[in-house]
Amino acid sequence: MKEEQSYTIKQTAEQTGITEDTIRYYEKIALLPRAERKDNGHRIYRQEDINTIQLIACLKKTGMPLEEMRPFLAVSADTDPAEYPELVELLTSHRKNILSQIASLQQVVDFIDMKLEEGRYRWDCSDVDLDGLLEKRMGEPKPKSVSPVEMSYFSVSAKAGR
Amino acid sequence: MKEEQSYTIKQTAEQTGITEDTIRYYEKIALLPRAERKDNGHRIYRQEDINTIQLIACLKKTGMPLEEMRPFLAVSADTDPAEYPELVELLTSHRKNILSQIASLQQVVDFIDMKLEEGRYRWDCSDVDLDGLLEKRMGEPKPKSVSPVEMSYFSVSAKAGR
DNA sequence: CTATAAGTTGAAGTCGACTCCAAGTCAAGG
DNA sequence: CCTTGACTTGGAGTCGACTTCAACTTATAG
Repeated sequence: MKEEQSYTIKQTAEQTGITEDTIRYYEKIALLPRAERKDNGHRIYRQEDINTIQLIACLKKTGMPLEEMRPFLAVSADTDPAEYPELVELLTSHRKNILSQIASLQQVVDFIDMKLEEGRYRWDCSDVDLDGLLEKRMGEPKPKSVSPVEMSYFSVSAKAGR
Repeated sequence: MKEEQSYTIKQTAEQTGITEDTIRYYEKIALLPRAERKDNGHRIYRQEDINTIQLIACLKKTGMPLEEMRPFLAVSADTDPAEYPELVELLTSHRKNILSQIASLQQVVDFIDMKLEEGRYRWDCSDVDLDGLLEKRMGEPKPKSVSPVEMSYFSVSAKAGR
C-alpha cells in the first residue's frame, strides 16, 4: 500500500548502532548481501536490511563470531527452518548454548551480589550458608544449575583465609 | 591443619580449561600475579590461584575484555569492596551491564523459539500475537524488558512479505 | 565556480587475545 | 652418558574484527 521507505547508510548506522564503516565491512565479507545502490552509487537500505543488521548486533552481544552468524541470517530472511533439518539442529544447539551463557552470567551476578553483601555486613571468618545467600535474592526460584566447579571461586571469597 | 596443596601449570590448565600458554600469557601481562616457582623455576599454583583463573574464565564468558578484569581480580583476592567506593560503583555498574546482557540473550532465545514454532505451525502472513507467543513459554513472568527497537527483527520474520 | 557534505573504493593498519616457536634447563630412566 | 618429558624464557606470528586512509565522485548551497 505504501511505498517502501529507504535509508542512507548514515541513517542505518544511527538506527542500528553499527558504524557505517562496519556496515560496509559486513557487506565486504558478505555477511550482509550487497546493498542496492542509487544512481550515484550510494547504498540504500530498507527496513528489512535494518532488521538484519539489528539481528547481527544482537548475536554479537551473545559473543557469536561473525562466521557463525551466516546460517542465522539465512533463517532471518525467509527460509522456513523446518525445511532444513540441520538448521533446526543449529538453532536448538545455539539455544542450549545461550542458556548456559545466561547461567554463567547469572553466576557473575551472584558473585557480585555476594561481594556487595559481604561489604555491607562484614562477616569475619565463620562458615556462612552460601546457598541461603544465593537463594534469598530475587523472587525467582530457578533450577540453580550452577556447577560445583564453576562455583569454586565463591569459596575463595567465603573463607579467604589470608 | 593440612599442608596447602600445590599444582603444576599442566594440572592447573586441566582444572581451569585455560591452556598453559594462556596462563603464562596472563602472567606476562600481569593479569595474574607472578606465580611462585620451585627451585627448578617451574610455576606452582594453589587452590586460591585456580579460583582466580576460574573467575577469569567466567568473566571471559561474559565477554569482558582482559583489561577490565583487573579491578575484579583485586576484589576476588581479599579486598573489602566496601572500603573502595569506586569499586562498589564498578561492581554495581557491571552488574547492571550483565543483566542487560542476559536480557539480550533471552531475546535471542525468544527469536530462536519463535523460528522453531513458526516451522512447526507454519502460519502464512496474518498478524500473530507475538507477545502471547513469548508469554506462553517458560513459567517466569519476568518484567519483559525487551525494547521495541531490539524487538524489530521479530517483525521481519512475522510478516516477511517477500 | 568553489566549498562543503555525504558518500564511494581498495588497501593498509591496529588491537586484543592468544598461539607458536626456538633455545634452554632440569630430573629421572635405561 | 643420552634421551625423554615437563617445564622455562623472549619473541614472533596469527586471527578476527574492525578502523583508518587516500583518492575519488556527486549533489547542494552560497
